[in-house]
Amino acid sequence: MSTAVSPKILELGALRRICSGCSLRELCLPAGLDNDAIAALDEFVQKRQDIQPQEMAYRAGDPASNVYAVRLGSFKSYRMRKNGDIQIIGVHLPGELFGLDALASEQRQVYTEALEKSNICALPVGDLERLSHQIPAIGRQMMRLMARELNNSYEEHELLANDSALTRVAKFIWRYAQRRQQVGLQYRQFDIAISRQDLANYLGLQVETVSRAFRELRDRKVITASRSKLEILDPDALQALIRKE
Amino acid sequence: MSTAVSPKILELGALRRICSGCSLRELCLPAGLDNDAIAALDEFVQKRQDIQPQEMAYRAGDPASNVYAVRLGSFKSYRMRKNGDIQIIGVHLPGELFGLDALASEQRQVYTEALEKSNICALPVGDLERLSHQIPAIGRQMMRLMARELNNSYEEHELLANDSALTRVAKFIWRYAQRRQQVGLQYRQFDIAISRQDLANYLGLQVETVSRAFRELRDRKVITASRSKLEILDPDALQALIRKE
DNA sequence: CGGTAGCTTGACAACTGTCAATCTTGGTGG
DNA sequence: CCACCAAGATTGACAGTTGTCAAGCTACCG
Repeated sequence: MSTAVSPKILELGALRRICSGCSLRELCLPAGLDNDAIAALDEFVQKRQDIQPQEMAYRAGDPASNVYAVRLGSFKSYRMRKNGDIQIIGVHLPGELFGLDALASEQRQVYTEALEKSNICALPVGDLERLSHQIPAIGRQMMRLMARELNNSYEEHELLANDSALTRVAKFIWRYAQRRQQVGLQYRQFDIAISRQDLANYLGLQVETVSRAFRELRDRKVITASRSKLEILDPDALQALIRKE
Repeated sequence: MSTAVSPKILELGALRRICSGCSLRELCLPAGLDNDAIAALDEFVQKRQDIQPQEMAYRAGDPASNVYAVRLGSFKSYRMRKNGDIQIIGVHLPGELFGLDALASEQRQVYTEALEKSNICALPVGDLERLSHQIPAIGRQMMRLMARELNNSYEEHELLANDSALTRVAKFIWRYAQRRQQVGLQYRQFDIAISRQDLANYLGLQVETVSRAFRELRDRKVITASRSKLEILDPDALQALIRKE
């Protein structure tokens, strides 16, 4: 029940060059590391894995043995309450790490599930800790990434504590687009694999309220949106919404 | 504008024994470290500092040179928006670290301010990184503490996304008491230095709503509360509130 | 091409926010 | 030491945004 990701065979020559040859190397864990450090990292990064929609990277209670990097696709992380309700606490896009909480405890505290067909790299925690010791730059980079996570959580706190439903949705879309832009993906027009229900849950709203926010944005000609297709028609208007309301 | 904490002279013999002799050593950064590691840590920990109510440990924009441990008192951390509004994102109690986001960037992203007369230890980030390299246990402990912070932020997300005003206040009180209990402080009856206004801000509510929640808890004989004095009369009722509503 | 899960819309209710007034409390000065 | 002042906290009345419930629509999967 624990492991769920099905490994995929890569051509032999690539095994040694996972990070070095990755298009996300400037944005992922290797960012800012020199070639030697990346070479060392390459030795430990598990091979890439395909993962299907609704497949779990891990579940709460699993041994927390890896940190993961998203290469392709997207994921949601959530906690589960005793009554079975879930609370989505994060969405992970290409170039981002997830499962960093693994460094706190032996067991996973959250669930992380693929929202669409995706591809990830697994980084064994034990190796990371050993590597951090051998190559300080890697340890520092890990710290940096965790601290970035913390800062993200502060922004989420602000959003949940202050913003109206419309602003929450606008911010989500805006930030989603920004995050895509950072890794060189289309950011004016793209798919959001997350469902309205999940988005509502994440933003602390009801589905109906999210739906109305989307309609409002559509009516104002800020975006077009059907199911998972999204296009930003008026980025300035979107930004204005975020700053004012 | 940057440095704000006024140092206080300690007797000479204590300089070498900051962590070793600290009553919080089992709960703070040294937790789980062996004596050698703690001795190494002692070398680097800046001497304790008193800090007055409303005094800032640091401001956004300051160089992020230290991580801090609370020995006594309490602190609030907050972000500031362009319009001058603040968003409180955390409250720090004895035995807890703050300023961990320092490990992400050269500049502080948030403000941290004493809520009452307090006392802290400053841990220079550069030293911590060097130490982490020399003594892997310290690096691991740092990771562990940051990951714990992340898990805390997930709980806050859940609270802000789901819980009613009454539940938010009940949870805050309950967790506050738990945190005090962990470091051996009175937890049935104590002071909360944070103002209603700040508490409301932190919990994503208005002052009036927080005030009403307190009255409700008082009416139900769950707590007694005046200004900053708080007593938990019925812990079971408090827990029940948290689990159900 | 049909079934179904997910999304949208409408009407209404409820919780929390807003505005305004009053009360407490802690600090200051006479 | 007491009285006053000001900031913070409480309370009440009302409004508004979001939640709830119910129905209908849409689009994707088989």
